[in-house]
Amino acid sequence: MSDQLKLDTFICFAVYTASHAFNRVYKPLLDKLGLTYPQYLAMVCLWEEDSQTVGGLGEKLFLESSTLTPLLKRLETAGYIRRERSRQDERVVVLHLTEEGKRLKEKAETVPGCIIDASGRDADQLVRLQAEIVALREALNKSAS
Amino acid sequence: MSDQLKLDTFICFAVYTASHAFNRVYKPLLDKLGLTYPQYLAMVCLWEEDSQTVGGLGEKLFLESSTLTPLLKRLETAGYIRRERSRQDERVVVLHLTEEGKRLKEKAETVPGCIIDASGRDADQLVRLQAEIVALREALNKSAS
DNA sequence: CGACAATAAATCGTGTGCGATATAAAAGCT
DNA sequence: AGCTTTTATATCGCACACGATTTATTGTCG
Repeated sequence: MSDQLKLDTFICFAVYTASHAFNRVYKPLLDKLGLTYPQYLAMVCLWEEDSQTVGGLGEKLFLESSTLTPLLKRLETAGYIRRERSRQDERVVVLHLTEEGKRLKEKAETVPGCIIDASGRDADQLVRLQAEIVALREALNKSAS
Repeated sequence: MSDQLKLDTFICFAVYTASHAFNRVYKPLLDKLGLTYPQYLAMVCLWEEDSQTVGGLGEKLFLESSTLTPLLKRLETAGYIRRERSRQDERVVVLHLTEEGKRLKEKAETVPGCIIDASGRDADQLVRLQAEIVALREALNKSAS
């Protein structure tokens, strides 16, 4: 059916544009921290658990090393992390938060609240919607693998 | 609360990764058409209504001219569209589907079905979820403007 | 032990995305 | 008409994002 090719009915398009919309809301908040959105995600990941590997971060963020390596180099240049080859396995690069990187967490604490406010939804709605989108993501990833 | 900074609870992260997941499912399908995902969106837009302007397309796709201009030039090089300055207003560029661009629609008809299959969800669920995500997008865009 | 496969990052090329700026045309104003 | 402002695209610089490939190291198997 030709009717299938309607942009406004594509859930993928909704997700694609929502992702951009989130970015626009995050931008002014993250500018104050000197981070881009993907950099912020990497920092959140390290705040949760310091000294992760590039590969470990990639699995959690669903990103390739070809994306992460340059991004992490920028975070290192910014002074937020250190990148060190593992002694046990020289192939692996371990990421450590610097003191400045740890301090940045305090300044980032207010960000999630701003995003929730901008979403115009209450916590329950967001939790439910988030779970549905994660389930969708899992189905897509399974299908693509 | 420090507990706020948990990656797995971020709806933005769910949306961000779901968007990438969609891209991975689309890639092999769109490779056959010689299109990237954003190029595909632009073509869908023109299949719905031919002879739109760059600005009009940008409003529908939520993209800037700095993104669209190079993308549309690639579609022109590929032979799917023509870009022509309007006679009435020389500032405006009008986009016309070529015959090849129109023919491509037939080959694209099967794509949405494949995506729905990959999502592992029935039509009703997708319609509902799509509406929720669009509402979220609108709230975010309103907040950012 | 040594060739070979597997693994982890990094590199490279292409294509988005966007903010800031530039360019050119149209519209508005005196 | 002449000058200013607005509007529509285009250009530029930077930062993703990924597939394909490369490099270096580790693991494996005869």
